[in-house]
Amino acid sequence: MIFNLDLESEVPIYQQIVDAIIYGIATRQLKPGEPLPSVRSLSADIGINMHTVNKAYQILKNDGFVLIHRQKGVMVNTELPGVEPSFLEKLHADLKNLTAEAICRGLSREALVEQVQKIYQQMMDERRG
Amino acid sequence: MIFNLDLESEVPIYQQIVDAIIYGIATRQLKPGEPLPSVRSLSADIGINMHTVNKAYQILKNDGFVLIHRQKGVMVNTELPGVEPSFLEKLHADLKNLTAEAICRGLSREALVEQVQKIYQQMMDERRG
Amino acid sequence: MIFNLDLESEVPIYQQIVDAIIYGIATRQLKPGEPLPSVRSLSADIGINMHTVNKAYQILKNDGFVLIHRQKGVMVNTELPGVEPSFLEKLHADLKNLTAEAICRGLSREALVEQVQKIYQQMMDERRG
Amino acid sequence: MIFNLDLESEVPIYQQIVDAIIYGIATRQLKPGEPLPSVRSLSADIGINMHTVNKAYQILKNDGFVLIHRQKGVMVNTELPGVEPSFLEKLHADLKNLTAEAICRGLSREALVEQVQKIYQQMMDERRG
DNA sequence: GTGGTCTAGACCACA
DNA sequence: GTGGTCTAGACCACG
Repeated sequence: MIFNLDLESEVPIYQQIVDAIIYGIATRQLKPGEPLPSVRSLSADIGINMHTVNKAYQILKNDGFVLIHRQKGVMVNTELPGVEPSFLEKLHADLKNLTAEAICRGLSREALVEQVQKIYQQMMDERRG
Repeated sequence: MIFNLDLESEVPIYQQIVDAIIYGIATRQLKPGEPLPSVRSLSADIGINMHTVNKAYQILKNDGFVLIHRQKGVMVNTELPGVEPSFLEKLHADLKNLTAEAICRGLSREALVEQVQKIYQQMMDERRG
Repeated sequence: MIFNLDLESEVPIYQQIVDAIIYGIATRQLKPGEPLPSVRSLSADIGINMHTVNKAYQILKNDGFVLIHRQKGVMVNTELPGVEPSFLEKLHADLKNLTAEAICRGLSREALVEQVQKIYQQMMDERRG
Repeated sequence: MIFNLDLESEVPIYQQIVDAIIYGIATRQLKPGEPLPSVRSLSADIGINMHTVNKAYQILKNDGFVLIHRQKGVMVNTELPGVEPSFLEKLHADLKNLTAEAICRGLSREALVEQVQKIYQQMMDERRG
């Protein structure tokens, strides 16, 4: 599992960690039941504050992507969350904003859809690769 | 032009204004050359501070969506920005994160693509409506 | 005398008028002693406020570029101002800022000087053209 | 890094700060990667408001001269911006106005060019000094 | 009346 | 402690 963090980014570090782990789960670099590094070791590896890693893990736990056991540490949830209304809401809101800007800039529907197709496909390909 | 702002949202108010105006341009509720409300009147209407509206307008100006005229006020740019690399980067990064979570949650490619298609179509329909 | 005003520019209109007239004098499109259009006619031609034109003329008068007679109207001064300390100060300050940014951006001294040479030459050429 | 600001000047304070920092970068008083004072400390030092300093930093960030890190603060960008078209436009427009006035006032091309040469040279000398 | 600038001071997110 | 956001209210330049 590789974390490609950009400490200069406007995106908070904890959010980047969340995104990276969800990406890892999507591409099955991280398989359900698989343990994640401890808060302590991960923060040391990346060279960031423990609180930051902890915050990321808490968010992933609340969303149902990981389980946190006091003893066994953190692992990918064996029962990943489904397509919940709150996710659909966020998805819709984000897609709406992206699509609106795309339309303004003259990006065709085909080009936009192809982008989505390609990104989806690439992640599915990585699952087998 | 209706602004449906959530003052309690985590999304900054100025960002919500930006999004609303881009949406308005995409759906042609706001046509190129059309004037936008003045900083003062809009802030009074929404019940927020002048500077917050101004910040939104400045962002839209920097991105090329509006022109700001010291005396005539703010209007939609007649030459809207095109598909610039920076936009494609943002689009790709955002779509990647959304897609990763969608895959984790078991949303099929067809369902995701259909969402995008639908959102795009709805906005184009609003143009004529 | 052609005024190429950009009403959308951040540069105040009166300043653009001042710049245009100084440019006209430099290239001898406007010769010493030559009358300038009246405040009223110029403002009508350009389609702007009389006060704006008047402000431009007052600045030009204060700097010694034009003479304003109550009856005869406005004309280019037959004794143009020389290289005064205040001008040298402004010139130095402006050049310093431009040069600093040029250096930061990696523009070579030769390229910068060539720019100045070219601009100077073009204006002198227009004198004869 | 010394800021020689004129609070009474027509030039906005935030612009003077921008100019001073660009000058500092040009003369390598500020080296790439070097941290700049925090918004709060600088504003306290100069005796002006936080937001004014922040505005200057935002402009420098947008132009690519500095990086803003939510926690680490502000630092000079290690990859300074290059000679972009927008800069060349500004450079040309400003030089044109300065040159026009110089010609009107009888400043010779040699004298003007020498000024530029001298200013450029002085800044490069300061780099080593 | 428009936006631009600046101030004073508050609370929050991040690390 | 850092910058980000937002408020309330002032004065100015412009036309």
